[in-house]
Amino acid sequence: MRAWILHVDLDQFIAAVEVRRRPELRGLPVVVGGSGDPTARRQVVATASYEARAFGVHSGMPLRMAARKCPDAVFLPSDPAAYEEASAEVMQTLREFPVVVEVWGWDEAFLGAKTDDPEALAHAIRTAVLERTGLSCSVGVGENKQQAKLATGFAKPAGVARLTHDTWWEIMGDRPTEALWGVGPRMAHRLAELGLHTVRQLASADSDVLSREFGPRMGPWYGLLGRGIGDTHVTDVPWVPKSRSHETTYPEDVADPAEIAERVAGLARAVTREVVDQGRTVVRVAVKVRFSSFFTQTRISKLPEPTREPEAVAAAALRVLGRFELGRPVRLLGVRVELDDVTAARDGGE
DNA sequence: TCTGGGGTCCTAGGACCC
DNA sequence: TCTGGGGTCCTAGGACCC
Repeated sequence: MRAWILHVDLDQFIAAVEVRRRPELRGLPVVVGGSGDPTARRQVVATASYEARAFGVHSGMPLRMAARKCPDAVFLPSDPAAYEEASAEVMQTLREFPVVVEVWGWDEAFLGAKTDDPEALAHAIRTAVLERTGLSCSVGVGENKQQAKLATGFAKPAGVARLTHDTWWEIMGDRPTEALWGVGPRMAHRLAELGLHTVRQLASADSDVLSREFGPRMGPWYGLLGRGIGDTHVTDVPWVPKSRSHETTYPEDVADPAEIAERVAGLARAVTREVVDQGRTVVRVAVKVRFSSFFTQTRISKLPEPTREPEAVAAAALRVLGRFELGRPVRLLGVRVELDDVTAARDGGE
């Protein structure tokens, strides 16, 4: 039996959960995002159903634009608790197979499996998830996480696909570098400036050139990505977050410094309470400000000592805020707290 | 139609110490 | 008096992902 990695990805997860509890929405264009008000400013689409996508609606698009493109769509508010619960059902179903399940967010998981027929396993998983939860997923099969993840893209929707070293060049060789998992538009552009347009060209690029251009870690890593190499380790040990943040874009700009300070302190208290409830301790606090011009800055500071006191974190956040050149209207304020490391969390949290 | 929220990781550069 | 490196810590910003 051989080791395989499977990547399971729910199809249109958020929209599918909404349709599951409101069957009358099936087949209709559904757009989920923000407060669900298509006339609201500064809100964007979280997910659009396939029917809504046919009108050109996609995630990240302003809700008001979605409303123009597809006025008859059903607009719904985002309901994180419902997605959390549906996700847990899916993950539980996956754990009933003889596989190691590594959860990657609400709607994704990597599975480590030993089998001679990974496609049969993938189809069995698809069937079980659909029967048990009513949700459709796609499954990619690979020899590492990158291959499995990319295979899922070829499997969508509601299918199974395999991508291995044997088929890597045939399937990926002539695709643009941006098709790789970890190469975004910016990096694709920089690679193109070096004459590296396709996966094959990136794979055969000189490692020294990549290192010089992109740094000692990232450079060689891009070369490996191009050759279809990726992480082969799958673990079911739960992920321990390293930070937690809250940020808010206000429907109207905020200009009053006292109000800005009050909101930053409030965000700091809220985020601190949440991590303390999970037994964690705050070691650094960062403040993010986005001005009405969309110019965005972050300032961060290490605390004098680690703390679990919301007021101490709020006071530190206000000191950090004092390092900004305010006096201009802002559209977004955010606070992020960085947390103690895993061992410290274990010592303090149990 | 102006551009969300929540994360992770990497790099560069300055400060400081030896 | 001038010049040298290495190592570590810290912060700001960029890029990517869902």
